[in-house]
Amino acid sequence: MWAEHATAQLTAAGHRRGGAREAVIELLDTQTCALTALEIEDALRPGRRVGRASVYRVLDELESLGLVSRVDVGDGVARYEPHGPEHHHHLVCDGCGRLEPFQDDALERAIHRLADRVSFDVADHDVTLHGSCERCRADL
Amino acid sequence: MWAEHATAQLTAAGHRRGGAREAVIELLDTQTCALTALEIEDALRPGRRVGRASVYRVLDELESLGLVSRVDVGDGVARYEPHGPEHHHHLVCDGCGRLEPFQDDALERAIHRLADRVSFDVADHDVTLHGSCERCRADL
DNA sequence: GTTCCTGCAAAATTTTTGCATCAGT
DNA sequence: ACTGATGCAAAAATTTTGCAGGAAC
Repeated sequence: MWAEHATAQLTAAGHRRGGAREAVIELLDTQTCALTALEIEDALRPGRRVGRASVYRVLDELESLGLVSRVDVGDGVARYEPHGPEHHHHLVCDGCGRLEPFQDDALERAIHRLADRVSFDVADHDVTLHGSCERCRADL
Repeated sequence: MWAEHATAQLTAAGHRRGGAREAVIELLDTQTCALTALEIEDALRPGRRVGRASVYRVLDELESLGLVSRVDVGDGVARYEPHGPEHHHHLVCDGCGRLEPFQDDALERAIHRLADRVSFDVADHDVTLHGSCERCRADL
């Protein structure tokens, strides 16, 4: 569903269809949370051989059209996920790096109210909660 | 004030005092918003010569003690700022990269309520609003 | 005096760019 | 055919690691 939308938007923006692009879009469409560029490259390796540079180029295009969100949870690697109406944020375990999505309407309302009050024209937002997941807390 | 606190915490954690560490702490203490490691290195160059590696090492130590926050606004470079009671988040201009801090109590309340409901033990959080600053909006 | 800290240089990692070739329109 | 898209390799940028000398305790 998102994949079709993304492909349509790319066509509308004057891009041709290409194998690498379709492969990346298709992969992202099956994911529920954010992937790094290297994870995408690895996941795509078994099937079609997709160059690393193409992964980055496709992600850039998608991001500049607002079709994917770049999420940076603080470990120095960029992650990407489909940007659609079902909007989520991230819990990050600082111990093991585990990433878990969450949603919260009250948080969204607070952010939208805030966005109207600032000088910037706010287009998007990210919220990251850092902490320890259940497993890491038990290990301590 | 934060500098003293940070130095005390480091001592309490068994670290010795050292020139590079003091220089980084002193610099961070004068800043109101986040700096990248390279900005810190450059800012320190005129006075004491501080090795790049030391900057990263000091920032790591400070971060693991919770004395600085690592902020990743989505441009691929890590930024660091003192972590104190006066807590702020960031507006990022996707056009020019400008970074501006903001505070919002309603947002903090929403996050704290949320933090109690999730499975992770939440220790910290980041909020980043992306958009266009006034200048970039005018340029379009 | 011992151990940690520091600076330099080299390595590792992630991301970007150049270029020849291939594919979509 | 024309032009954008792709893969490979090389470059760039950022961060980490190794090590010898120096500083703190």
